[in-house]
Formats: sequence, structure tokens, C-alpha cells
Amino acid sequence: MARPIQFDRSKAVDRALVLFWRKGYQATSLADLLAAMGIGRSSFYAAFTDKRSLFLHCLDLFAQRVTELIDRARAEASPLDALQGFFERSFVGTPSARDHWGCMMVNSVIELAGVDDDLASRASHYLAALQKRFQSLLEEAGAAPSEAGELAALLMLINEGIRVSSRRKLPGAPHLPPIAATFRLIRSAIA
Amino acid sequence: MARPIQFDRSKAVDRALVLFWRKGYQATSLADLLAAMGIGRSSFYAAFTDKRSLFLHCLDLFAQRVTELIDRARAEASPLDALQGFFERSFVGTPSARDHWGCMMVNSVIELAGVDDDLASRASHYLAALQKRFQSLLEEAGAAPSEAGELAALLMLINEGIRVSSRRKLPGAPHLPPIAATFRLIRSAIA
DNA sequence: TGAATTCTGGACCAATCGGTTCACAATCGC
DNA sequence: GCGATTGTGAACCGATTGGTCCAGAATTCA
Repeated sequence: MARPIQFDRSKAVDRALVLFWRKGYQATSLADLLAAMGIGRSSFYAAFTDKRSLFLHCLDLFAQRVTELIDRARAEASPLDALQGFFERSFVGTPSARDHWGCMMVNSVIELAGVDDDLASRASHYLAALQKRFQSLLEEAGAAPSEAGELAALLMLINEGIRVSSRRKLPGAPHLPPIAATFRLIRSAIA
Repeated sequence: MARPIQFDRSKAVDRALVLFWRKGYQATSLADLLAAMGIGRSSFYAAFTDKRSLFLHCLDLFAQRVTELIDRARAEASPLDALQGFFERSFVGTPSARDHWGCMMVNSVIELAGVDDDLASRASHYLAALQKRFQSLLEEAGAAPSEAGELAALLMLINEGIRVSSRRKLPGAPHLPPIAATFRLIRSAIA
């Protein structure tokens, strides 16, 4: 009946995700997307409805992958180590290009607040969920709920700061000492 | 010879600054600017060259006003109180609309990195200058230079985080406890 | 008042934007 | 093979983008 194999959908989405992550929503033109995804206009609209829908999909995907990242770390380490690893891992080892892309949720909140509030608030919602995850890890580590809430709020602030900072392409790894200091504070508060 | 009084230039720039601050560079169209500034197209180009130049000017102005803000606080309080006030003042008292606009330098870094690197790196440069100001205030408060450097880096992370967070229009004032916790840490580190 | 100068509203421009349409090519069941 | 079905490239669309241009209004000097 039909043509079974078209283009590799998940690969195309990945390419789009990278573009949106790096350049944001507005600066990524349809032409950019088509070139990166290696497909034509009509295939694009047939498969993804429109640019905004695809962005939404990529944003969801990004959030999902971030939580997977934490879950995987948690499976291999203590709650606090997993948490600290989540902050430090982004900046150690082989410096990848991604290190300078920040966080797509943070980027979207900044770029789209006041421009497309639906997209911005969805990104903000995902950040709130991430903060909840921070909190539950802190509670697993023995913090009282209220204390875990406050510390999670602090960690989210640090997280947002790190993602902004990483977009600045500063030389060296200037975020590591503040991260270490923050976790010293957290560990001493919990113990 | 000429027509002496035209439109109020500084007022027009202020209006443009607010627009760029709220909506960012790309989402602010020329039509938006002209409407807000209350001037015509030709006057705009005669006075400000083009949109990008005006944005640059507004960014410079924003950075200058932020440093003035700190200087004024410093004139009336101790180094540490001035510093803490800079972080807390943005969110207490009458909640103004500005509270949700974040920081134009942070916004520009996020929006324009990878899109217009010259603009982005200028914004980043101003953030670096602000961090230096943090550091000198910490040194004034008695911190050793190396320690002041690390604490200033932490404060810049918190600062960036706060500005991101403020764009999310979260209910309440969820940033105050983390700020307080951070300054407890700083004060105990210095004392 | 009249000439000189300057500022400005609005018409105009090419380029680009995201999105639609359609004829054709490619693959399927048979 | 052949008809049916479906994915796709390319032409096309109106809207909007940032930017230019110029005729005329406004103001100053003489």
C-alpha cells in the first residue's frame, strides 16, 4: 500500500533538538531545520505538523532525557553523589560542544517568556519537576522535608546559574568550585 | 538653522530598553519599537542607525544602571549588606513588573549565544565586570582575595539563577530563602 | 517674509519568514 | 505486470521582517 520506510524519524528529531537547543526557537529557521534533518518541506509538515509542535516535542524529549540522566546516576551512586554528579558531570571530562549549549529548558524560559508564554511555562514546569527530583534525592539522603525543600530551591538556583554560565563559554571550569562549596554546605546541613 | 527640539531621545531609549529587556532582541520588531518610542521609521534610523545598534546601546545602558544600583547601595550600607541588598531588593517590597523581566545581560547571553556572538559576548563581559564588583565588595568586607574570588563566582551563579528564576513568574518569593542561606555561608566564611 | 536647514510620516523595497499545494516518484498488494 | 496508496521536491503563497527614500512640514536665521 504505502511506502514503508521514509526518513529516520528519531534521528531527524535528534537533529532538530540539537538545533533548537543551540540556537533557540526563534533563531532556528525552517530552512535550518530542513537542512539539518535532511528532509523536504512537505515531509516536515506531514510528520511534525509545524515548527512549534516540533519544538514542543523536542522540549519534552529534552526534559525526559534529563530525568533519565539523573535516574541513571542514582542507580549507581548514593543520592547525594548522584546529585553532585549531575552538576559536575556536565563540565568534566572531554569538553563537548554541548557544554556550551546550556539547558534547553532554561534557554526556553528566558527566550520565550513574554513571547510565547505557553512554551515558556511548559519549560518552567519541567524545571519545577526537576527541582522536585532534587528534593526527593535530598530526602533520600536523610534531610527533613522542609530542609530538603529549601536546599532543593538553592540547588535549582545553582542549576539555572550553571546553565547560564555555560553559555558564556568562559575559559576553564569556573563553576566547579562554587558547586563544591554548595555541596559542602548541603552535606554539613544534612549530617 | 535646524529644528532644535525633536523627540525626547532619552525617553525613547528608555522605552526601547524596556521592550528589549522584556521580549529580547529577536522578538522585538521594529514596529514594536516605533510604537513604544512614539517616533517614525525615518527618525528612528536617523537617530539610532539601526535596530542592532540601539540594542547595543540599551545593553550598555542596562549594565551601567546595574553598577549604579550597587554603588548607591554601597554608599548607604556595609559592603556585605549592600551586596545582600542587591540580591534581595529585587524581590521584596512592591512587586513590580520588572521583577519578572530578569536581567537583560543574562537574557542576552541566553538568547544570542550562537546567534549573534558579538552581542552575547558583550553581555557576558558585563556579567564578568559585575562579578568583579562582587569580589571587590567581598574583599572590602575582609575576605582574602582568593576566597573573595571563589565566593564571587558563587554569587554570580546565584545571580544568574535568580534572574532565570524570576522570569518564571513563580508564586511567592521562593528565591529569598536560598539567598539568605548563601549569605549565611558567606558571612561565616569571612568571619 | 523668504531662504535655508532639518526632522519626519508614509510609501516603498527586497529578503525572509512559516506554511500550503500539487504533480510526480516510489513502493505496496495483488 | 498494474492500480492503489503514500512520501516527497519544488513551486508557490501571503505576511512580516529590517531598511531606504523622498516629499513636505516645521523651525530657524537673515
